[in-house]
Amino acid sequence: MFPQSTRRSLPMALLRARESVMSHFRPMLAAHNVTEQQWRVLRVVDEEGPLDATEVANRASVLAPSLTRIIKTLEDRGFILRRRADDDGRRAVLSVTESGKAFIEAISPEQRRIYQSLEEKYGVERIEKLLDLLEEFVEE
Amino acid sequence: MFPQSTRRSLPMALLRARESVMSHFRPMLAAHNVTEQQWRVLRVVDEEGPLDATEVANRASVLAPSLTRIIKTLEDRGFILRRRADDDGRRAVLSVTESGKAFIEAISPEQRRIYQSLEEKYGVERIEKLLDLLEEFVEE
DNA sequence: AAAATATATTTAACACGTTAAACAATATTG
DNA sequence: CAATATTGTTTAACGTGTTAAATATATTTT
Repeated sequence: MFPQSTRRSLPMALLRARESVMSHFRPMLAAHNVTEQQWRVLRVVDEEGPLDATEVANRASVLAPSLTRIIKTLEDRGFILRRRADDDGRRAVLSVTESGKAFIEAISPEQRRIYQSLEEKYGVERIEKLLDLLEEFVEE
Repeated sequence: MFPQSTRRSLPMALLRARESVMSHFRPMLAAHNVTEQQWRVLRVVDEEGPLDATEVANRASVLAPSLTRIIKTLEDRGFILRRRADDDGRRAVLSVTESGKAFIEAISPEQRRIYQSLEEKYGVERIEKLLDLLEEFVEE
């Protein structure tokens, strides 16, 4: 019977938790001069590429217009290569350059350390439980 | 030993879950011509106001520069009143106008309906469990 | 094969996120 | 009390989120 309060709402809680988690990673990203989204896109293309832009957008949870801009900066920085698909002139196929791979290699250890400190702080099982629960709230 | 994959990372999972949840509310917000953040700020000021800008920013999980802009548009729309604190000329004290309250009243029923449909979809206990778990990941 | 439709990407416009710096008012220190 | 430091808010600059529209290429229909 009560209006949905801001105190205990799913959108707010998810926002705050994400903020809290990301605060641990932000200094590292800033130190290497990449945004959170650029780093996400770069890793997705590295782990699963070469991929179409659309696929990358989906897997990195970034909208198409944002991806266009992000790719532009990653291309300028020499981390990503964009070419046209042979069989379909609409598609842009993205892959990580050697330089991009080196960049990822340089950052990954720090990232692992941060993630491990989170695991120590919150407990691996609790993180796993949260990940499982969160997945159930995502419609595919 | 493995690099933290994008497939099962806390930041990504939180992002996706939030996206998924918000997608249910977006059409309603668009129909009433408010952004998610404007709606959040308006409700916080209504529920807990009058409040300082800093307090509102904290409770609505919005950064100060964003709040400045948001307040400006809510003020222009006649939903929020901004005055200077008597005892401290730096502080801006925010409150909801009658028109703002009427706006909230007009939307709240829809919002409740949407939240209820989420409860039916995901189950109240599961949502409560998620809220509890998320709270543990927020450092105060 | 031309026309209509659909798909992939980009552009545009506006709001917010983020960091740093400016500004204004208050509080503290010498 | 004047100088300095601190605090609350705003401005600036740039990147991303979001929706709608534009563009280019493929596919389907007639």
